Amino acid sequence: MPAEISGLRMTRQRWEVYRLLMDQRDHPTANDVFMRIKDRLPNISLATVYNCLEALVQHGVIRQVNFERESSRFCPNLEEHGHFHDKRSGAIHDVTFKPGVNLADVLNLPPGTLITDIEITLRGELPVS
Amino acid sequence: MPAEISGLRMTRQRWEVYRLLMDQRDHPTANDVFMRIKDRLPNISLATVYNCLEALVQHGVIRQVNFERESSRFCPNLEEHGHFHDKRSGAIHDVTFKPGVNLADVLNLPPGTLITDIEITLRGELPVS
DNA sequence: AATAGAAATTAGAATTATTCTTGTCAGGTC
DNA sequence: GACCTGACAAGAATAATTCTAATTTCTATT
Repeated sequence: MPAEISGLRMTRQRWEVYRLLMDQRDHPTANDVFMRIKDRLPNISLATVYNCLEALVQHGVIRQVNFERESSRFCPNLEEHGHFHDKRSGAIHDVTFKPGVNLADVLNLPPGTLITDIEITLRGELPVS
Repeated sequence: MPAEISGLRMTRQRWEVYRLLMDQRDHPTANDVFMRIKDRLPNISLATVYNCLEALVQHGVIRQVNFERESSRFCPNLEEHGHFHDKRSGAIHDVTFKPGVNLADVLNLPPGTLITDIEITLRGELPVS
């Protein structure tokens, strides 16, 4: 376990939460993380899972993703990307931009607007493979 | 008051909620609507405001907009558009696409993907005018 | 216009995700 | 080893929303 990640001091709990997210990149909720992590940390509390996730988000190590008003989900992909929610399977997939695309260029915004964060969510159905 | 809008039977409550949204296009929350509408309907309940908003959303008359996990906000603008959240003022502004832009075209999606809904949220600061 | 059935409204209870509080514990420093 | 700071655990508290049950309003029919 590294001493810190992105300036965030690592603890056992933070490390395990982080590893879990990196290993299972399926956008789990805090409660999903809580249930999955019990193998390794049987005594962790849900509040601690929330605290760890918040600390990781705050330090830019993971991202928090919201769909409608559902539980927040967490995502270790730091590349600029959106999320596609497949109605058929319920799964969430990362969606990247085609090369050379800058979202700010395709929107009507007053000149000088400072964009700090962009969030794109799509809903629909992936083709049956 | 029309008998119905988009197939939704109008009632006094639904009509007043709808009018309020059309008149004050500042993306109010359900509670904002509840407080503002009391002038006209002093006996309306918050549950009814939620019911009316849900009915209007369901019938495609208004849109429900979510920012992070804040209270849902409601928007009578049915054009395809995103939302810009100005950190300075806290206000939310509609953002349209430049002409000819089709968001699906700039994203990497498997061919045959069916998109039913797109949501774009930006956060940042508008230039000081 | 009276009436029956359906739908909408109300008030308040219930739910759920998340945050807060308080006491305890661990790690690093003097 | 005492001390200080931050982290953790457990459960209470919060806030937005949904649900429930009772009442009222509509609508269609007679």
